[in-house]
Amino acid sequence: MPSRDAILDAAIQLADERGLEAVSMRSVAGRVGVTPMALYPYVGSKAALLDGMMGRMLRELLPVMAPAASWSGRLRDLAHAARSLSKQHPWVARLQLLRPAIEPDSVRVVDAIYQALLEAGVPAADVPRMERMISTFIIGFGASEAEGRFGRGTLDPRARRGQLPEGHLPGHYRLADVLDEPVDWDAEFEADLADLERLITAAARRVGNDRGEAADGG
Amino acid sequence: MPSRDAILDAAIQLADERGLEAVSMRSVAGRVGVTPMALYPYVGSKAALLDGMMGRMLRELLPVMAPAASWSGRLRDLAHAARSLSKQHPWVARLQLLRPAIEPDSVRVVDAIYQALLEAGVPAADVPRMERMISTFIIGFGASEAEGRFGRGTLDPRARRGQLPEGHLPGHYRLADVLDEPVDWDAEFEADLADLERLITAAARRVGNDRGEAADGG
DNA sequence: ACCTGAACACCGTTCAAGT
DNA sequence: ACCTGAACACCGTTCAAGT
Repeated sequence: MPSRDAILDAAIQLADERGLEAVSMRSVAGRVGVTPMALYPYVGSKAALLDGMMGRMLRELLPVMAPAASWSGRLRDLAHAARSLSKQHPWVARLQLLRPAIEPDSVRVVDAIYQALLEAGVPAADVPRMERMISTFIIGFGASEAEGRFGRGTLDPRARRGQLPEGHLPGHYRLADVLDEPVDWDAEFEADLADLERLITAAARRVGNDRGEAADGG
Repeated sequence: MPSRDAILDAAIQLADERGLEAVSMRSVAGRVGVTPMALYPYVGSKAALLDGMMGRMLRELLPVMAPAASWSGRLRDLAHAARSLSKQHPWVARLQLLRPAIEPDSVRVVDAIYQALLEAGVPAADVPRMERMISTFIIGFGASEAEGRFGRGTLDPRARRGQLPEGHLPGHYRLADVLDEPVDWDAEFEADLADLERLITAAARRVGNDRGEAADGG
C-alpha cells in the first residue's frame, strides 16, 4: 500500500542513503514497489514530493523548544536541532534554500523565533529582519557544510606558511598558523550562535535610541 | 570557433535568460552552434562548466575593492558588489552554495576579507570563522532572495491581523502591523551589513579579554 | 586535431488501457 | 478506484567514425 507517508519515507531514506540527486520518481516508486505513475495521485509532482520531504523535517524541529526556557535557551535549542537535523540529513539545507517554505510547520518555526526575539526586547520593526538573518545564517551554515563549501577551497595546497610570496595572498600569509589547524565545526557553530545572540541583545538595547520608531504597536 | 570563453559566455547568457536549469550541454552547444560532444575538450564536464561560470562571476567581484578605502569601506564595497551580482545573475548564489569554491579568484576574495578583518583588529584566531560567517550570510541572502525563500511563506494569507486566533501564531499576531508592510530588501541588506560590522568591531574590542590567545603572530 | 552521430542509461510527465 | 505500459521530450556521457 503506497500511501503518502510511505512514499515520503521511501524518498527520505533514499536521500539519506544516496543523496538528493538519487531521488527520482522512478527510484522512489521502485522502493515502494510500484510504477512511477502510481505516485502521482499521492504526491502530485516531483516538486511537491520534495516539499513533502521538507515538511517532515520541519515537523521534527518544532517540539524541540521547551516553552519554559528563556528566549536565548529556546533559540539555542532550535539552532542545535536544526544543525543536528542537517547532519543527519545533509540534503535538508539545500532543499530549504531551493524551495520557498510553504509548509505550515515552517510558519510555526518562524513564529517561535518571532516570540523569542520579542521576548528579548527587540523592537517589533526589527524582528522579521532578524528572524530572516538568523534563519539564513543557520540554513546557510548547514548548506555550506553539507555541500563542501567550507571544507577545502579556502585553504589551498599552496597556502602553507612560507610557500607563497607574502605579496600574493597577504591575508592567508599572515594567518598561516591559524589556517594550518583543523577546524572544529561544532565550536565554530557555537561561536557564531554567541555572536548572533550579541546582535539580538544589542538590538534590544538600542530601543528608542538611533531610530524614531522604537517600541511599535503590539 | 568554440573556445572556452565563447562556451562560458553562451552558458551564462542562457542562465540569465532562462534559468540555471535551462543550461544543458545540449542547449549550450546549440547556442554555440556545435554538437554537444564538441564542448567536452573545452569544459571537461557539466560540473566543470558550472565551475567555469562561477569563476567568471568571481572575477567581476575582485577589482571592486578600492585599496585606499578603510576596512569597513572595502567590506561594504564587496558586499554591495556581491549583491548586485546576484541581482543581475540570480543563479550565482545557488551555484556558490552547491559547489565548493575551487576557482583561484575565490581564494583571492577570501584573502581580501581576511585582510579587512585583520585591519579591523579581529584576533587572528577568529578571522577565518568571521570570514565564513560573513560570506555564508551574503551568499545565503542572495540565494534566499533569488530562490523565493524570502518572498512568500513567512507571511501566510491568514496571518493578517485579527484573522487568526491569538493563541495559534502569537508572534505573527503581535507583529501583524509590521508584517503587513512590504519589505525594502535593499534597506534590509544594509541593516544586516551594519549588524555584521558591529560583530567585527565587537570581536576587535574583545582582544585579550575573554580569550588567552589574543593578537597572534603576524 | 577537431568535430559528428548513434547509442546508452537515465529523467519527469502525459495519455490510453487495463482490472 | 487504482495501477500499468508505452510513449514523448528531455538529460550527461561514451565510443566509433568521419574529415
